[in-house]
Amino acid sequence: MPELPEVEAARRGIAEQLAGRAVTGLELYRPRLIQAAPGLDLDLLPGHRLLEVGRWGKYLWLVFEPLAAVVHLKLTGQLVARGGSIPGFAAGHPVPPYDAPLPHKSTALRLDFAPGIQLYLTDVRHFARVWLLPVDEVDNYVESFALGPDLLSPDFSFETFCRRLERRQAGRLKPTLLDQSVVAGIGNIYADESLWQARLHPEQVVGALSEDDLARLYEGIQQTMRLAVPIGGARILHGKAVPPVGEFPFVHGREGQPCPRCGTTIVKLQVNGRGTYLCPHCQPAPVGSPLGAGATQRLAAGE
DNA sequence: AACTACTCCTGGAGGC
DNA sequence: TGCCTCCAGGAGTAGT
Repeated sequence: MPELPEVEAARRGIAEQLAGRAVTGLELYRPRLIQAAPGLDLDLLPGHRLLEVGRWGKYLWLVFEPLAAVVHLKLTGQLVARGGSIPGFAAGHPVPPYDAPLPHKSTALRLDFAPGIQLYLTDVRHFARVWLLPVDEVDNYVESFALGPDLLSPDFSFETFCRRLERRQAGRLKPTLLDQSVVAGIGNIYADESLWQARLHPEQVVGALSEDDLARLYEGIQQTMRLAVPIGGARILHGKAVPPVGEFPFVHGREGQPCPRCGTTIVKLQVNGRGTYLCPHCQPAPVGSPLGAGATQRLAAGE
């Protein structure tokens, strides 16, 4: 599902291939996609250029001359551009396949750009949203989500990260990483990957982390982003990586497979209702945890 | 403050 | 083949 690396892939594709081009037409297949401020409408776009594209965490915004569109792909949103003389790009959820004929039955919006280019927003579960706003209200609108620092921003320093975690001493690690007001951009896949990199258990209590744990966690997040962003993110469908499968992701969606680091069988459990994958050897249950030693394995075995 | 449950949705998987 | 149920989850909200 689209998390920071997937949304960043979309931002780069739009910035490199669509910015500066004029909108020539559009088709809105699913009106509920759009939430417009009073007086604004998609039909204002044709004839105007895309001036700028921005991103903070999983939010993406496109600034046109008459208005701005803030996009959230949620679980299954996908952005694909093709046509004209551009190389094209595809980012987000891997269903329908990136090379499928478009529009797909779940395509919600098509924007046409000169010359002969189409940008499709497709979303099989209909959770994605596009907000239409006056251009000068975008900053305030994005700030209203109270997002933590973006993982790719210089603002995401080790010091800032520790300060953000200080407010969440009693929380468990994975729900804390998924909270976008702590840091912006981590979702279920990259939380699992970052914790595996850091060798930390997802149910570890934040306040119990040592300085060394915190340093490994920060580095684990950075390392996960360094791996995922250049390839446009992991393609996960129904908890399984969509081929072609490389090394990445290392644990998410790999229940029953050997840990790439130590060979121990990767297990799946539920943390705050989220499917969570980990290596029980690299990421032992926290000492003094009410779960106790071996609880992860017992849970995974359904005992 | 932290967690759970529910809502929004569809389609794939598995059971029978 | 064809029903049926379960499950996946980002984020907002309400309740505990």
